[in-house]
Amino acid sequence: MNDPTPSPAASADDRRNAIIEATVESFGRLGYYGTSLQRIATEVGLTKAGVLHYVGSKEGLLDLALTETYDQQTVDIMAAMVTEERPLIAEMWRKVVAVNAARPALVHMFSTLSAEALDPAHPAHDYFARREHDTVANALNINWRVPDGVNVEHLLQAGFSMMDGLQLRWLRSPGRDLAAMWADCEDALMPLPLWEGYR
Amino acid sequence: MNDPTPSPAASADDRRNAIIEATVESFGRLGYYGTSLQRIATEVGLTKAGVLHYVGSKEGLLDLALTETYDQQTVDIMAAMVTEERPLIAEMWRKVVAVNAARPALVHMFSTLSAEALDPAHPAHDYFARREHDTVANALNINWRVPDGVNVEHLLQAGFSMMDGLQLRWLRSPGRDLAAMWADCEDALMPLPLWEGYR
DNA sequence: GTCTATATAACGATAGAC
DNA sequence: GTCTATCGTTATATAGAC
Repeated sequence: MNDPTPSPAASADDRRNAIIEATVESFGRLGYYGTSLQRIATEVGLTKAGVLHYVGSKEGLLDLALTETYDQQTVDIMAAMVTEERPLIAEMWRKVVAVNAARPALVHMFSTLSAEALDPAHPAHDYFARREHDTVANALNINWRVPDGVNVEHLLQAGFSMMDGLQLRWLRSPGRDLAAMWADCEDALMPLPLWEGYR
Repeated sequence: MNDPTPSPAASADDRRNAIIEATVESFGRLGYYGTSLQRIATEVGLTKAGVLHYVGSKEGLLDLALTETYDQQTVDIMAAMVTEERPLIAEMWRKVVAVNAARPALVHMFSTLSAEALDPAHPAHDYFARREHDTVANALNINWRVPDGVNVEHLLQAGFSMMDGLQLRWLRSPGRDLAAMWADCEDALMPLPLWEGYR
């Protein structure tokens, strides 16, 4: 009530969301280096200066896309597993797959930036290094139910690696179902009858 | 003898090799979009125009690095397996790992371009799409020795995906041994005693 | 909050001298 | 085979008007 400024064309929140959406798509398709402020600006109907008003600098786009967007949607999965008594690794992975299958643009961005950020000089290098470490470390704190003789750490490393590689294949094959592709991987990684009752 | 042109600073072949080396490193660290002709030129001691004399255009750098360099070193592995009577999948993968462990710069380039080229508009998109398909298709033509009940196609998809993801982790962890990391993955993907005698 | 205008630099590519 | 010079375009970022 009694807003001192005249109504803008869109609310600041809408602008931010539009910038995020355009950024996620552009980072996925062109990477950080391949993305220009002009591209984002054109996409959301602003000028470069207009976009910079929201994000400060090009690196601000990274923060917006990774910390503020990708991370927020991902934390919950592992949090849900902690509450279970003796959870199944296969079930966690199926949950991850279900979440990612519904957000291809974010997975695309993650995959592209993840490779680009192998370079220690990349502005997102530390983010991805820390994230990779935390993913396995967090999973190792859970008392998974697995068949006798299974090395949980090796299994987690193998499974998460497989998922990263599979997502690349998924993004390259238009129309394919990530969950179905992962089901085949699960069959290979956790073969029956050894994993009967454990997946 | 009686060379009509004055001796250049380096032979044309040396120039080409230097350009290839600089290109592979730059594509790996910065991707195709992040790489500039000026960067390559500086690295090999030429001007932009000098580099263009060798490669024609920026896309020529891609050809040089992928078709002419990466591919040449990779074909032999599968060719060696075809000669065997009933080869082991695990042995093929160990050979791939041994080759890749010795060429981190090429693996880095492959990983970065592979993600960047998910975009259908990327100049290397078709190369990677075809390559991914051919890798599995070629492997499926071989009469592998596997335990009863193993689905070879699922296993190959799972294993190659795992290798792609593992290589990203390897490139992010300075000093780690790819072969050792893969050995852990093999334990998870081909667990004993089921795979006793088959790996 | 969004714009225009500008600064400064880099981009890929070509023409043409040597 | 390698250079200089240049074209036309684009890049990130800032200043300041409105």
